Amino acid sequence: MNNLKIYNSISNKKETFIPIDKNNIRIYACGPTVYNYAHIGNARMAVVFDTIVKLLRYVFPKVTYVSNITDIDDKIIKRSLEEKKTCEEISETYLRIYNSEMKKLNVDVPDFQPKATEYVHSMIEKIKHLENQGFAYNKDGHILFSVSSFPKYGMLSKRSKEKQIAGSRVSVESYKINPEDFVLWKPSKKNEPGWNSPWGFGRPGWHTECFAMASDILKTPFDIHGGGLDLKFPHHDNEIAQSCCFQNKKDDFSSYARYWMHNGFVTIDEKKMSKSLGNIVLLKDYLEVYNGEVIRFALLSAHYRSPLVWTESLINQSKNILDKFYEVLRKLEDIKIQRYDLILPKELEVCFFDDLNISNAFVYLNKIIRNKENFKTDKNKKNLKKILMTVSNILGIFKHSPKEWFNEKINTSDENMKIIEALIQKRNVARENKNFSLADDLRKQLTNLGVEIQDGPKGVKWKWLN
RNA sequence: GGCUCGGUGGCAGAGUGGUUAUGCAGCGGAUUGCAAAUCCGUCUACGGCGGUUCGAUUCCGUUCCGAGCCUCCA
Repeated sequence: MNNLKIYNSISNKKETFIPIDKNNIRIYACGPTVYNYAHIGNARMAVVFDTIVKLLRYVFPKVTYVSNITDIDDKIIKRSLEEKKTCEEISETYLRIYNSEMKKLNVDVPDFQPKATEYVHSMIEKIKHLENQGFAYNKDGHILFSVSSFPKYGMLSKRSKEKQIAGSRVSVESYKINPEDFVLWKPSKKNEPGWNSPWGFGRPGWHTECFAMASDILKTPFDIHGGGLDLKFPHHDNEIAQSCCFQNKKDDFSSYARYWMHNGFVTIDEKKMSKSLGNIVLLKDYLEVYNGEVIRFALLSAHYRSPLVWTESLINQSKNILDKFYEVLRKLEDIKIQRYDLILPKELEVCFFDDLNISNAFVYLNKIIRNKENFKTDKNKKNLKKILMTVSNILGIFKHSPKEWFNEKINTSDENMKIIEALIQKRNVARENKNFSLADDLRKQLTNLGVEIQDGPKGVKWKWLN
């Protein structure tokens, strides 16, 4: 029996995680709309849920992770008109980019990565059922979910309909009976993509796709549903409403998902990164300069539910910390580890199992890498490496060899690498001949190339300067 | 207006009713041909005001400040 505790957004409390089927944990997280390069916020969501899944895989024999791709949406249509390309071309392009960027962040491809367009038929069936049961109505070709048919509406975000100012920041569409009603199906214009349906040529509303795909692939109820905090309302409340009504379990909101997890925002200058503020930063700009693992670690440096302030200094700090651990791994390079060796000491499990308290895990890790005893015998070294490699599997870090890590050419050419090697060689000769002024001069040249030299008892090592 | 969530040392970030994590950066020392790396040591903190308590950063109240949601958004 495990002691995994996760924070459930539905109760606003940490709860012991009790799986529905301990032989197969089922988790769904809302993925991106692919109409542009991924921003840091998209990356945080992907990294956070990838880490949660990795932790679940450490605890349970099987985990099924679904994260969708929204590939039909007004934003994609807009983009396709701007770029004079089809929606499919747009979404395919940015999906490919997204997945290759996620790979650099050591984010595994989910077990299922369904696209909305592949599930339109299922969505139509589900909408039809909702309409037949009286949970949805047709107004001017729009099929709307009738919020008043689901008394528990808003129970996830805990907002009562009466006290909300409906449309406080946006005008309410005239075709809505109740301002909170949301679109399940909307008509498409001639030049817009669409599908034939009982209500004419049109396309699904966004809130239906996740409900349909999660239900079809994972079956309800499933264990965990996640996404960014901004999806809590209305997106996730809308999913719950659809699923509960669809299953005719209006009183049992856990008939859809048992645990809800939400990651916090990335903030820039104390403000949420958002399109309207124009303070979006794109992941690709950082991947050009930093190893993806540095970005991943920076994204994990705050607890997943807290806001994360995105700054250069956070990234540099992350790099320094990873450097330190790679120095340790360099000392353990000769130690071989088997898959079955991968297990954590209790003290570390407690940290990870406490709603992913990575900070506390690092208290322990820092302690054991400082303890000289752990480097004295091969047995101790093996034990240490075992722990680090298990952490590697859970957090998706320490995935490189130390040599790759320190000497990887991110922004340099092969010729440059040859020049560096040659200069180091020349300096070694100079040092052997006690020609220290020449050696120092050569080191200065290397410094100018961004290379830091480390003379050790076993020869010279080098790494890139920050 | 309603509903959430926060305010911890230069920075990041846990946690706890009393021995004030941890890391990064800084500083001092050891070491080194000189360095770097490493090792050892080290300074700053819990928004304000009340209350409960022998004792509160931790509990309660209040206040100020900040962020988010109530619109598409990870």
